[in-house]
Amino acid sequence: MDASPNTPKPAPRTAQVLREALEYDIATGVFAPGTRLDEVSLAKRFNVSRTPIREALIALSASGLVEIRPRRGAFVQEIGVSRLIEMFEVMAELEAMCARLACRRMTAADHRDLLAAHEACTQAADAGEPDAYFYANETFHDTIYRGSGNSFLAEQARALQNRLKPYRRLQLRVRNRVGNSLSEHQTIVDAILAGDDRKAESALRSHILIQGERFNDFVASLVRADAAQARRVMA
Amino acid sequence: MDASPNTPKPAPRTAQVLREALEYDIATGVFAPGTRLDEVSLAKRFNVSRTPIREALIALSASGLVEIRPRRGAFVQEIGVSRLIEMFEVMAELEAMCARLACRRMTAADHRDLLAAHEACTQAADAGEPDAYFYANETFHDTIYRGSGNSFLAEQARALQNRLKPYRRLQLRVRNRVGNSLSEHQTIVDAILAGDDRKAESALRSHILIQGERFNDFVASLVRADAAQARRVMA
DNA sequence: GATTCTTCTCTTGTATACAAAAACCGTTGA
DNA sequence: TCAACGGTTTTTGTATACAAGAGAAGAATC
Repeated sequence: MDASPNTPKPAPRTAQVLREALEYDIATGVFAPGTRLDEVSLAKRFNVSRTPIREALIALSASGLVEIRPRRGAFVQEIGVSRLIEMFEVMAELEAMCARLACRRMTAADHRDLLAAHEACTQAADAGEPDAYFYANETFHDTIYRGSGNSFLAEQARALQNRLKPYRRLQLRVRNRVGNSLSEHQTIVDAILAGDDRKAESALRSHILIQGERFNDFVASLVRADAAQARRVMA
Repeated sequence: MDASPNTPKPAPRTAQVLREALEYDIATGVFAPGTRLDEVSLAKRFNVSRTPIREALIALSASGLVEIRPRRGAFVQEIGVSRLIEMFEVMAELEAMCARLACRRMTAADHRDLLAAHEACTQAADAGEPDAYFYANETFHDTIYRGSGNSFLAEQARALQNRLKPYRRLQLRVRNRVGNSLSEHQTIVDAILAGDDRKAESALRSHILIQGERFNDFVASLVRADAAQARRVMA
């Protein structure tokens, strides 16, 4: 439908562009959790008036990335440890559901995509590039989301993945996480190709939940990140 | 923390109030899916300027209730039949997850709440009041959400329940749906009280998915609703 | 007569102006 | 020295003003 060759010009809406820019800056940690997002500063920074800034902040607030405290301003949502666990618990379930459905609904072409994504992960891991692995990993999971044949589910999974992005990134710093992640991927791929939905479901669930089990490592990296952030604020 | 006895006065933000008002009107069908939400009309209707109206619409757009087509305006999100099935599929999974966790995490007090909510459903059903049953049913499900011990999950479930509200309401018009719903509730309650997580999970999943199986009835009611809407548009 | 181009209007999107609430800060008092 | 009070200032929230794109209606052309 809207895959027409020449889109007539999407008409750039400043507010939407700003929303994506802010989203990106939050996901990549430019704006750390708890940071206050001053409207006038942002307006100056982007060379626009406060109106589109406000609209972007409201949209971000609705999707949970920022919190708007009435008459106090917008703050990057701080996610406490317990809430983070809750979110990972839900993420695990969504991904498990995707895997289960993917077993039944993936086409041959989907299988090829899955293998390609897995191969890309392997290469990034072999090259020892954590950032490359991070993105390859995202693509791998997204392939499964799409393979579920449920576009709404895929959107939900993507949205939550996005919210957890800053924290998942920290995860990969944990010793040997990349290697383990990769072998878990292998198990998942095998299960999906074999059409074993029970196995795929549980493999993906533990792949996500493993972060909960390795909780000590996880908290440790969080604490270190907080300390680094604190130092940055001090400077 | 914020459970202080005397909240100092939440300071009413017009935009937030508007958002809730519009949300309610959409959920109850005052604004049917596909309806265009004109900013100036809404502004006049609520006696405010366009600014808070826009902010409310943007928030609703982010939560999926309305669609903002750039430079064309806001429309109540039209949910096609296939997407509706997808959403119910996800809803079923979220509820199943809540039930599974509730089996392990509900306290004795939660069990009492659950029984009370079930009792309220029974009374509403016996009284033959579909609307009362609808609300009692919402409370019943919400009790399970809370019982999951995962507040993020509970929020997600509530949000999706809210988006599906107009369609679930139609569901109850189907012949004998209330009676069947009630007996399914009984199965769920028994499973949760017994701590049988497998059974609770599958019972709740089918409780939601049953709407997919009864798909012919469902489409029929949708078609009738669409026809009614079409007539309204013509007039 | 149908189609396309033009113009006009209406609506959205952004900027600015104004009001009110909250934060800041220095002063005053104990 | 510290706490409380009052005024100032900064910042959010809402209203209004202005610009530009989309839609509709009419004129011109084939």
